[in-house]
Amino acid sequence: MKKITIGEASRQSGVKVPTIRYYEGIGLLSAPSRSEGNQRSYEPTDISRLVFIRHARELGFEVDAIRTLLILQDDPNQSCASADAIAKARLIDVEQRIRSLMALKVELEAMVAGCGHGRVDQCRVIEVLADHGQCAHNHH
Amino acid sequence: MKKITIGEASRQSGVKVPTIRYYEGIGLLSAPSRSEGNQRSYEPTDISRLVFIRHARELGFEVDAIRTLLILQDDPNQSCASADAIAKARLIDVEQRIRSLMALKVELEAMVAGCGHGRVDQCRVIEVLADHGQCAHNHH
DNA sequence: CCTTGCACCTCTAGTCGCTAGAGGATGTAG
DNA sequence: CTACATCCTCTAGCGACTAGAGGTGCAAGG
Repeated sequence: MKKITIGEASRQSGVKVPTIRYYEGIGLLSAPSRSEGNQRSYEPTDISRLVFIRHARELGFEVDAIRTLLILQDDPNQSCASADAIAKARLIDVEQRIRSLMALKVELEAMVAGCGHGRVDQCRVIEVLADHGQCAHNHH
Repeated sequence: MKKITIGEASRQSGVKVPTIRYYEGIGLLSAPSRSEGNQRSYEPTDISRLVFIRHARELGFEVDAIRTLLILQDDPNQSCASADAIAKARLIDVEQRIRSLMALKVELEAMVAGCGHGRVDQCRVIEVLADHGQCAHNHH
């Protein structure tokens, strides 16, 4: 059981060093034991936890949601209904975001396509921003 | 030329009152004249500017980008190449975001579909988070 | 043994784009 | 004249980090 430094934990988990300390500060990760010289010393389980957190963050889960998911993970007898609900909520959020971004894409494409590369007073980019009524996809 | 209060400006532009003050503070909007009792008094051009800013924010442009766009708008003789570049950069960003969100959607759908609504130790939501190698769409 | 130099420590402040609240002044309608 | 809405300034908070200052620990080379 060799000690894992925070730098090593960072390399193994893909979570940056200051972020690991930040997660400890907000209580997402429990405080590890310390070396004689007061340096953090992690266990393999801490690495798994960090990987778990990183994946969840990559999937856009908020820290509060991750906190709940971690509690669930620690108690395997519990019903996974909460985990399911969190994931479903996240899915709905992602779908909503995709829809708005698609709408934005349409507007931006129209703006860029309409730009004749001339002077600003003929520029559709500026024009559309000044008067939303001229938008391709008027969503107000 | 009746005076426009900040509340009226807010109603007409769709930008919240504290946000208008905030925009003034960061120099997006020039400080308006004041009434005898030190209350802000806006001109119709200020409303147009606020509308411009709101549309740009709705399209996800950052404040710095909007600052540039506003400078361009104020000088109609300039080439619109910068405006075009800003809009194009934004379009590329939006397209990138859509791509990542679609990938997330696939993963989340797999997680949710795999959840048998049993106990946590059989829950795919938790499982996938703990071991990214099991992801439907492994993007590491 | 000693120095070099990197990795570690704590703490504070900054990022972005607002939003909320305190505590007080002004303006308007009845 | 009194309510009451709206306005003012100022500071602090949000989420999820990131950056930097100023100091300590530790392993390897000379």
